[in-house]
Amino acid sequence: MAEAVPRRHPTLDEVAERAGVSRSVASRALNNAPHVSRAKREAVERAVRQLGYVPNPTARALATRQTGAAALVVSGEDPSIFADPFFARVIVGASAALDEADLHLMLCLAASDRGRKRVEELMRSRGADGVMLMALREDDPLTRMADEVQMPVVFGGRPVGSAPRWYVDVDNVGGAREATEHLISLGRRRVAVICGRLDTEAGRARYRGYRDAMLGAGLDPYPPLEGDFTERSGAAAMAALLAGHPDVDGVFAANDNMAAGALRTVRQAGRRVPADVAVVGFDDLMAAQIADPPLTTVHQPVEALGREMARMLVALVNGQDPTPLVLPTRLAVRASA
Amino acid sequence: MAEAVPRRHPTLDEVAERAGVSRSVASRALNNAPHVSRAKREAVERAVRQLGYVPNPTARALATRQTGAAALVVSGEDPSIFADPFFARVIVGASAALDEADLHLMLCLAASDRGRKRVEELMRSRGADGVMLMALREDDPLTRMADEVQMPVVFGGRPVGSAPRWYVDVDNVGGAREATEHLISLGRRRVAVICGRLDTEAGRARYRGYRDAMLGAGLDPYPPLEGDFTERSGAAAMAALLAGHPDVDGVFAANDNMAAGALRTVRQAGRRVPADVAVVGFDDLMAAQIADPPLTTVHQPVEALGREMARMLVALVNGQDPTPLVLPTRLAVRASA
DNA sequence: GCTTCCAGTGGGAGCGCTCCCAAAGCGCCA
DNA sequence: TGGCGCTTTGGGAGCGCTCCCACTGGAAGC
Repeated sequence: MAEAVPRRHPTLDEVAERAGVSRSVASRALNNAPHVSRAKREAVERAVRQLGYVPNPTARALATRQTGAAALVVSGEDPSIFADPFFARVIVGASAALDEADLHLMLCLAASDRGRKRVEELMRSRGADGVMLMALREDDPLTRMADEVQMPVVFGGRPVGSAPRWYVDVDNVGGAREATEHLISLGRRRVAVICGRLDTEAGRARYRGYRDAMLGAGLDPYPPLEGDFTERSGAAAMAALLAGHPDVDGVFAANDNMAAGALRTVRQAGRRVPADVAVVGFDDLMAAQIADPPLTTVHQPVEALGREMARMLVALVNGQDPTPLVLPTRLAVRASA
Repeated sequence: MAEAVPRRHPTLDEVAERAGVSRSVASRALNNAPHVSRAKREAVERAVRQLGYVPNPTARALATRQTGAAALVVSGEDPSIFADPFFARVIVGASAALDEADLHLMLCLAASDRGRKRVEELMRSRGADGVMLMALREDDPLTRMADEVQMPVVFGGRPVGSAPRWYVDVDNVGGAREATEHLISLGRRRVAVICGRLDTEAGRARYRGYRDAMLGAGLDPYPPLEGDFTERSGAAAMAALLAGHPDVDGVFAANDNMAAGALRTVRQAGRRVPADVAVVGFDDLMAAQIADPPLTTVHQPVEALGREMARMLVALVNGQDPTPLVLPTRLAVRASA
């Protein structure tokens, strides 16, 4: 028997009528709730199939006060920050975890004023069951918003200067320290650093790790030379470095993009990597592998970061109280150092 | 006067009561609808402010039958396809356009069976106002689903073998042709091709463009050597190429990732780019710029693609009937060819 | 002065679902 | 045979909003 092609979506009432039961029973059958006889459950299932019924998520959301969606908010003053493949990997992880919990993923790039405003509205109106916040900068308005709001919020990476109740982070300090120690263990003594933005906690923490390692080895840390995590800024920083400190023999860059930029500059200056200048990056994304030479870098578990953020949010939505998480990093040694 | 900190969200009824008007008037005032006196409009605005009222989007959605969200679905048999920075850029564009229309972006990675099933449910249940579909493969179940469903659907890139009613694509054939002609104009005569997946229309179209150019120049096109758009597959294909056709002097790769892989293999084989083998890619993403040497590649307007898809979807949602769009590509000449 | 018109207003019926609760049915034991 | 406790059932009241419509009163037109 061919299924009808309904112009309008059938409602639960129509299913109930067709199955010869009340709406309540139909609802219970649909949700696998108890107190439904086998016969009626099957009748409902049949009616659902014949009518091609699909429950209306909006109506369900209104009744249950649960939207069935979680938002991932990427802050930043410029939407292009999102072009960093880092976020795509986070999303892959988060999406998988949300799938398991049957939550949809809403993606908010809070880059423009308008975007930020829409995020605020989303949070205040409970347009989602919870929010994951990423890439917050110092004094980011979203930080304040987050704890004014009556909604589960998980931070991806800690915001500058404060540890929120729930977050997932990676061991930025430890990773940066290990990277720098690796350079030192290679016999490098004039190891400079190309920092990420110092108005982000990741940028600061990675500088601290570098500094710790240098001081620990009895070496003088270089002052922070700040980039903005882009390839260009890495290239520019490296140029400044070569100009100011021509004798530099090692560089730790706070991410792969900047390391790739540094590589480019070093090459253009006619110096060899790693013979003259050894370079270590941070992230271990695709850029590290296609760089020439392939980049020694701090591997961080990016998909796991996304996955754990989502899982933490799901736990929160279910009324649990998970504990913050700091994921380990490890050094991936390749040719550049 | 301090604003109250409401435990529960205030409703429109409470706003109306506080403002001394009916719910209808409050609703009209809120939506800037006519038939509200200046005095009452202001009273409502005051009450909104005092109560910190934010309308409940779910209730609104139920009443208006509009969810206020658009979904971007990325198909594929493996979630890691999404790690391609291409999609991030599409999202940046789409997000901006959706922001303008006050639509939220739902992101669905339809990689697992579960994911596909959830997408189907989303489409059948009108869980979004419309859908943008990307990265469809041959016989992708989503293609069929798309036209069974009573919902605006915009395709990003055409599906294999059929031109849907509404799509935004880039000129894959033209771009590939131009890339190949560039290699030929450089005096290369043994120009091979590393195809993308031939079960995608982009993969096929780019091969067609290559083939057209070769035939047009009176040269023998190489048979399609298929990769899967990843760096690794590009490297492997290049290795096979060097083994089978050691005299190859030009390569067109159907995207930058594969071109970067090819570069790596050529380098490892001790040949020089572009002196021995000239390489052209497709996409013009970050990878093209950090490659060594920087990659000559076909620039495609990726953010525009996302933006136009979103705009087309918005038009559709608003009851208009936009026309399909094919965006131009252009060759970005760098050092690799 | 009367009708006509229309901006302004509020009541009420949805939108499609969940869930509480009262009522009914049905063994089963005393 | 009555009563107890269980599962099963369906009615109905929400969830918070939009929007139709009937109603009011004052300005405009004749």
